[in-house]
Amino acid sequence: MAKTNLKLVEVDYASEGEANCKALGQIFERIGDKWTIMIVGALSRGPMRFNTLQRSIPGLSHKMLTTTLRGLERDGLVTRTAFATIPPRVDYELTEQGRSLHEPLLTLASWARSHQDYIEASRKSFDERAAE
Amino acid sequence: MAKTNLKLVEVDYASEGEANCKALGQIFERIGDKWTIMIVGALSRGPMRFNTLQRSIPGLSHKMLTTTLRGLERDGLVTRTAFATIPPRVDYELTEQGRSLHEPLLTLASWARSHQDYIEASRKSFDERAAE
DNA sequence: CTGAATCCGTCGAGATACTG
DNA sequence: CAGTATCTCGACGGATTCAG
Repeated sequence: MAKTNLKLVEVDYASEGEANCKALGQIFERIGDKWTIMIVGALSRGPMRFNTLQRSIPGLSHKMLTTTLRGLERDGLVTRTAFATIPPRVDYELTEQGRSLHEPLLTLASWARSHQDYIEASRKSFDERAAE
Repeated sequence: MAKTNLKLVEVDYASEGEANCKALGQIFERIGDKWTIMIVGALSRGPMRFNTLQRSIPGLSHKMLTTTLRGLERDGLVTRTAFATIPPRVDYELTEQGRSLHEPLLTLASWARSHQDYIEASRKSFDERAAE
């Protein structure tokens, strides 16, 4: 039953010392951010301008985009390069480290995709059972 | 530069049709939940009682645990079995599908772990630069 | 022990309007 | 076009209390 490659399991999140757990939590907070995943996904195909980025992600507001981008920049996962043209133009691009995040996220996306139907069905049946 | 196994890339989150993007968002909303990751991680080692589970995850409140567990149960990722003993006892256990989630999460945790230092350093230097 | 329900403070996120 | 600032509102999370 998916015993996995045990070599990887040195990590074992949510079990180690509290300090470590807390540190990992910091990271997960960024990754878990609703938009981070989408933005990294979009940028994985190359640098993008602010507006292009926003339009490529439905439902992402102006504000949330800037906020999330700041966070990613702070974490060294994205670089921001501004051109002093007029009108202004700003390109965002994944750093080496940012690109390395893409792969794990793909794994997750792949999981999500392949379990999407199952989950939807589970929810439906659960809700029906709950509505007695 | 980590060209990845391109076989997996059929997914390409955050780029496909809006409908699909929205559906995946539903899933990410669950995964992105601050506690889901931790709980799945804890349960990956076997069934657990409510209280044991809570104590194994620092900072997790009574309420959040029940809420998150309900969600996971609804999604068919966790089963809940109650024993009519006294005092009552309830075991939570990952389903087959729930266990399958563990692997992607490990990948992510592994990434987090190996980039933890880099990110922390980036944040620090960013904050210093910002404090002019 | 498990868990539902209530109250309540806090924070996140949208909308809007304004600079460069 | 890119970004900041302010305001407001609603949702989420914690603490507490009650029930089985």
